[in-house]
Amino acid sequence: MSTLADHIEAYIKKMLRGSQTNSVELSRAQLADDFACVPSQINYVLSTRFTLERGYVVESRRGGGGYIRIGHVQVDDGYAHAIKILKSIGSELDEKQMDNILAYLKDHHLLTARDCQLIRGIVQQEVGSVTQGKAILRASLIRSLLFFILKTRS
Amino acid sequence: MSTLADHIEAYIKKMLRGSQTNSVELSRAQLADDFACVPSQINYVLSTRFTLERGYVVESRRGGGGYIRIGHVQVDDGYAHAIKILKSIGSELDEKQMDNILAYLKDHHLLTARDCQLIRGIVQQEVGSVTQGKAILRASLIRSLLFFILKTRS
DNA sequence: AGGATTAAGGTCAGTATTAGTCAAAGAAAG
DNA sequence: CTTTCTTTGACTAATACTGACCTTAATCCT
Repeated sequence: MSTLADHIEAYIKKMLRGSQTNSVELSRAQLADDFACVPSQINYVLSTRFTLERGYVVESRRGGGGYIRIGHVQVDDGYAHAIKILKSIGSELDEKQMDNILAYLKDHHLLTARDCQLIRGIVQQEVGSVTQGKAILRASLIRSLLFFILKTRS
Repeated sequence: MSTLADHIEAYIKKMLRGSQTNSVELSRAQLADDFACVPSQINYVLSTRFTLERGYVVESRRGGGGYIRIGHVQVDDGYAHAIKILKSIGSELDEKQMDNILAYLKDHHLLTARDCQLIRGIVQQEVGSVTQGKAILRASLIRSLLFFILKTRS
């Protein structure tokens, strides 16, 4: 965690954890000022880290009294939802999609940081040893690994 | 006698030994500079010496604030033998071979009966959904699943 | 009421900063 | 002498950050 974007991400996640309602409202200009950066940096952080795919919902309004509201999607049964996500993986999966899934599961405490590390490493290694059908193999591996983990830990 | 790659390998391993967390983070450009070589030399060292097979997990990020993080996962002796078996899996694996491996690991109490059942089911499912390269996919899946299990339970 | 002003946030393209890939050249080993 | 391992560098890809310009909403002022 060393870039400005990482710090802003951590800050927002901390606020979210401290919130009863699983959502926080903030001022873009204020936050940018706190971190001594341009306001568009906040948009960068939001669009790269707080995406729907990772389980976040961002709303905003412009003009006087404008705001940015970030919500963390909480499902009743995180485990069941995770299985659903896995089932929705098609026959192919690119690296970005994989990372989003892992980030989602980590943020919802269904995987540890170490799990993610290992999974990424394993998949990277296996996918790297093949010249064709990388995305297909990745889909298969992620589906299998995550399914196994979720099944054995539930 | 010892090549540059060997020195870089030794240097990283020394850093790892000195780390509480069994992982180190470094800058590719910085390390290359320290050893007066091109940055891609670092990639060479990583890909030839810090492989998953040897118990290392390498993560990296490009761009501003980029890094390379190397983690070491130790395994105790009981598992080390299982890892050896995994290494012996070639690029292809038929059903019979798979069953033999699973049976062996179950007999030696490295996997539970449920693990085996689950793994078998998952592999069958994935392999069944593909028309070509079944044996290749099976090898990849078994290697990955077993590797993950062994690494996380040791 | 309605235009002018003020106060937000959004977009996008450009620049900077890393790391990855690949193939060819060179060195070492068998 | 052949094969395998090492080293290099040109090209590629990903990520972070900035600033100029745009859009939307509330409020003020006649």
